[in-house]
Amino acid sequence: MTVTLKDIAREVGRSVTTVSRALDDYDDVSPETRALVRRVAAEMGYTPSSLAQRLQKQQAETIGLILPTFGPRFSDPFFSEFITGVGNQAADLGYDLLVSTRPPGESELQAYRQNVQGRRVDGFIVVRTRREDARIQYLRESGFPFVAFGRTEGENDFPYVDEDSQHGMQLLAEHLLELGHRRIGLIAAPTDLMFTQYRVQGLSQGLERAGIYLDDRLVRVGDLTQRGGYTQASLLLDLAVPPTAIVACNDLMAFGAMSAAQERGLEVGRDIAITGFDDIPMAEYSHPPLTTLHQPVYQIGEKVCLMLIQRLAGETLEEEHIILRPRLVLRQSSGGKRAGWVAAQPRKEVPGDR
Amino acid sequence: MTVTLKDIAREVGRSVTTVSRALDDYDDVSPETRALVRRVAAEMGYTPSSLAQRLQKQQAETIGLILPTFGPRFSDPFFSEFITGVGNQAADLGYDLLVSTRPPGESELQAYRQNVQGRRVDGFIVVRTRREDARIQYLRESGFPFVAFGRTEGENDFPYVDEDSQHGMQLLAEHLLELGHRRIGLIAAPTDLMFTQYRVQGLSQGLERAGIYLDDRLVRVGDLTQRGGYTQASLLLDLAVPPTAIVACNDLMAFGAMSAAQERGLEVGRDIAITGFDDIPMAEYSHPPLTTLHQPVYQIGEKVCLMLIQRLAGETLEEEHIILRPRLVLRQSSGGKRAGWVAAQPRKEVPGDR
DNA sequence: TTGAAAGCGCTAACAA
DNA sequence: TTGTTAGCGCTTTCAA
Repeated sequence: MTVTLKDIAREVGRSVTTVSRALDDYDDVSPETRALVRRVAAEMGYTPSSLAQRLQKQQAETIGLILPTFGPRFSDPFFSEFITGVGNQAADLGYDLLVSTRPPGESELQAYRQNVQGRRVDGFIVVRTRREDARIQYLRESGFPFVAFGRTEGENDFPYVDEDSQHGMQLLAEHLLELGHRRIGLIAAPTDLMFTQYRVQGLSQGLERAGIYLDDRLVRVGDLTQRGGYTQASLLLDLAVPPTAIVACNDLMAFGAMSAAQERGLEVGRDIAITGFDDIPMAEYSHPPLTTLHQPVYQIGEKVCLMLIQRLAGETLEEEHIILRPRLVLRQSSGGKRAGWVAAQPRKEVPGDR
Repeated sequence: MTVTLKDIAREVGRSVTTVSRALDDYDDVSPETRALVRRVAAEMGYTPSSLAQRLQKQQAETIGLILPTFGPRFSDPFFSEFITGVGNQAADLGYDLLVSTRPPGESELQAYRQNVQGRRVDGFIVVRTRREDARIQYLRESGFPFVAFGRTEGENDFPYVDEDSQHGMQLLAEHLLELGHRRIGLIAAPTDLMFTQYRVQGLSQGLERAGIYLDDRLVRVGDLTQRGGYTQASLLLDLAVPPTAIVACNDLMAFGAMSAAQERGLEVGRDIAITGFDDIPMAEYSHPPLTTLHQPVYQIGEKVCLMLIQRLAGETLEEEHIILRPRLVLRQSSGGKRAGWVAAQPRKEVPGDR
């Protein structure tokens, strides 16, 4: 059925070894043999068995990506974009991409172990890092190569790319303060996520510079979905004295928050400011368009993948730790552009990417 | 470094074969040996090399999924959910999932060929089928196992799961007609996609029952992104006599269309009806919430994957062809629920799934 | 310039 | 009950 080196060898009357070397362009093969072998190989439609090659090389030529999910309706646009970046880079460099999704916890860790021990992948990309990250701990202990998108609370003596959430949130704080907001609500993300720390800190530091302190009663934790944002925002809005601005830790929750506000008859961007984080493509087209912090997800995916493959190849990285500054994208949901409300163009190009 | 059968064999003073069989629970191994082997294996932290097992079995135990994308900002929530369904099912059945993203065209086809010929995957899941689908043609010709999500224009003599878009659109047509709409715009999807045919046909048939004919000038083609929806809707809305309803072929384009309408000062659901297709989680939380057709994407992913693996195992499928009826989900964007507008709960549970 | 032999880690047919 | 042998498809010494 499938053509192997042996088949070609038989056909051209040479040994398997010679055929192998001819195809690999070794210089100790006579030009005639080489030509003959190549022609016959092409005719027979030969393609090497990657399985065999990999067994021999002791390399899976595959990188693993296990996405942490909650529930089956996992549909974070953030990650489709990330996967695309990782996958394209991997493909360019001749690597395969193995993708799984697991809820955080034991089954997730088990998936890591299986892939490591079964040598299915050569390295991992770890996303959505946690303060104490069992995945990272495991990978470090086992000395298995990985690159993270995000940091942890421990020693970050591994290669990573992260965004400077703290800085981003400070920009946002300034923006909201400038607009006159003093009573600011926050929909945080699960507290075990590392970026939650940075984002909450960033916001509170930004506010404190102006002598404003984050009010505990105005801080809620959402699960990063629209529904979560909706639920938590509803609680904030139903307070006796609700906040005049709600900062959500990601765009999806911000959308949920907008929905909750609108349901209560509020005009987002006028009666209340709502902001997100990530700048997923949707953010430009929500109603009103969402003020948020932009991250070049696709590029981060590419970069993280490149770093990993460089590590695998034994190259030293120019930069082990990369921290990107998110860019504040002002749109109508924060009211910062009230003047141009209706006329403003939500479809404006986002520069910097690509 | 890594423990192999040989290491265990040396340790317990038995042959590699015996160790292998002991671990695989063959019944021709003495209880003592079995116990010993298992204990030592556990102690040494043995995990079989999947590479070696696969080479021996001549099976990659991996299924391939190549997502067609346009441009780097590929972030269709539809597909994250689909991947999750496929991936979880695959994992449950002991298969790996190989994911790539390619723009439709030659490089895409090449990716298929590489994976087939290099025997990297045992089968493929093909999504977003086209009227004339080179991928499917190739896979059929090479006799390579695959299951499609969608049909094609040719002979559909392969296993597939598809939704009955035609039926869905007819439901939608009835709904819009009932609301009094007569001048209905359509933002279709790229015409080479198979589902576009069904959706356009379904809509026009549904309308024709009431003697209404789709006006060519009100039909535009979008690229399935928000931006595309925005652009095409803008053109429709700027006509001398714009439509009173716009039907988009997927949710993302519907969001873009809403954005265009709102920018023109229209209140979606009152001044104009806008509808989508897919019912991605966002649809519930857009402003206004989107009337759309629900597809159980996660379940479809699971099902398609299960069918493929059953095929690979040589089992016969109970059903080779599965066609699901999408469910019309009425929300405010079509104006069908005007009465309850502000009070309506966008967070209502979507039954049927899970 | 070519080929024989060994080995990557595993499974399976067969013999003992 | 156990071990020997062979082989999956490939690469890489090493000898001819």
